[in-house]
Amino acid sequence: MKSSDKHEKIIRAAVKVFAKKGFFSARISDIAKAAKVADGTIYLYFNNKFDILISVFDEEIGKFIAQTKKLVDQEETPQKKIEIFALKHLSMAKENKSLAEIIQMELRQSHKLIKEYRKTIFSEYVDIISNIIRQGQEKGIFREDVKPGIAKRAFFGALDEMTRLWVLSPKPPYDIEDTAKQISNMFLIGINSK
Amino acid sequence: MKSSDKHEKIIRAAVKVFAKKGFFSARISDIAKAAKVADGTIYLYFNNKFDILISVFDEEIGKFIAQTKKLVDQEETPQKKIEIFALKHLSMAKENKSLAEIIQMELRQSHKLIKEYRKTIFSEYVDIISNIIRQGQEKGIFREDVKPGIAKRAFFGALDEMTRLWVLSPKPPYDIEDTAKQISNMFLIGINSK
DNA sequence: GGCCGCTAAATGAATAATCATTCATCTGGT
DNA sequence: ACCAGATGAATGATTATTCATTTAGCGGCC
Repeated sequence: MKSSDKHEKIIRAAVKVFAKKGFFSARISDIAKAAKVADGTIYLYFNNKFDILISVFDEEIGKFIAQTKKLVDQEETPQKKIEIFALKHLSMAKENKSLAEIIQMELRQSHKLIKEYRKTIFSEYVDIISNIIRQGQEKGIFREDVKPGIAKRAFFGALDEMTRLWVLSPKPPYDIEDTAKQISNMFLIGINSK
Repeated sequence: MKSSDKHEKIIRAAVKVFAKKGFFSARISDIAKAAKVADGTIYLYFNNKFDILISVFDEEIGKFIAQTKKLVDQEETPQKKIEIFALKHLSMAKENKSLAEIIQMELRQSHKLIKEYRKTIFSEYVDIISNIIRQGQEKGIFREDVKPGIAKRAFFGALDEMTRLWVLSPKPPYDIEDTAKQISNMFLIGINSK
C-alpha cells in the first residue's frame, strides 16, 4: 500500500473521531481502529496527537479556503460575491458535517498552539470578506462609514453561528439557500450606501 | 470559615485557571492551589472536574443573562433594546475577560454534557433577541420577511465574533461603544421595514 | 474562665486508571 | 535474503479521585 494512502486514511478517520468525541477525549487507538491501522502506524505519519489535528486543519481547511476564494473571484459584483460566500460557507457545513464540527469545537480550544493557529487561518478566511467590502466601498456601493474590520467579523460571525446551530442539531432546521440569502440580504442592506 | 466562602473561592479560582489553561489541561491541583485549598477539599464542594465547569457556567452566566434581561426590559423601543443588548454583551466581555474566554472556548467543547448544556443556555440568551425582533415586527418597525430565528443568530453571531477577537487579543482593538453602535446599526438597518 | 469531648470540615499522600508513545519484532514484496 | 513499512504489547507519565488522618470550632460542664 502506498504510504500516501495511509496518511489520507488516518486523516479521514481522525476527522470522524475528533468530530464524535472531541480532540481530548479521542484516543489514538480510536483513530487507529477507525483507520484500520495499528496504533504505532500513526506515529510513522504524524509526530504526535496534536500533529494529527493540525494536519486536519491544514489540509482540509486549506482546500476549503482555496475553493471559496476561487468562487468569489468568479463573481462580478460585490453583492454577488457576498452572496456566494455565504452560500459556500453554509453548504460546506452541510456537506462536510464532521469537519464543520471540528472547526466549531476544536479550533476554539484555549491551547496556545491552537490559539496561534486559529488567528492565522481565521484571518485568511475573513479577509476575503473585508476585501469584498473594500471593493464595494471603492465602487460607491457600500457605505463609507462601515469599517471593513468590524463588518467582516459581523458577517462571518453570523454565518458561523448558523453553522453552530446545524452542528448541534441532528438536521438543518432551515434551508441552506434560504438562510444564505436571508443573511447576506440583511447584511447587504445594512451596509448599502443608498 | 463558612462553607459558602470556599465554594465561591473555588469557583473564582477555577474561572482563572480554566481561562488560562483550558479545561482539559487544568489540573485539579492547579485550581486547589489558586483557591488556597487542599486538593481534596474541592471534592467536598463539587462532584468532579466537570461539575466545576458546569457550576461556573450556571452561576456566572446565569447572573449575566438575568442582568441583560433586566436592562433590555427597561428600554422603550425595540431599536434601543437591540442597542443595549449589544452594548451589554460587549461590555461583559471586556469587564470579565476570564469568563468570556471560558464561554468562548470551553462552552464549545464537543463533550456530550457540554453540548446539551450549551443548547439550553444559548437558547435562553438568544431568545432575548428574537423576542425583541417579534415585538418590532408587531409594531411594524421591522420587516415582516425577516425570520426571527435566523436574525437572532445572525446578530448574536456578530457580537460573539467580536468577543472572540477580544479574547484572542491582548487589548480590545476597537472601542466597545463604537463597535456596539456599528453592529447594532448595521443590523437595525438590515431588518428595518422602511 | 478553662478544660473536655465531639463533629464537621479540611488535608494531602496514596491509589488506580488512563493513554500517548516507544520499540522489539514481524511481514510482504522484490 | 533483504528491508521498508507495519504491528501492537509494554512502558511510563500523568492526574482525577479517594480516604485515613488531622485540625478547628463549639457547646456543655466543673
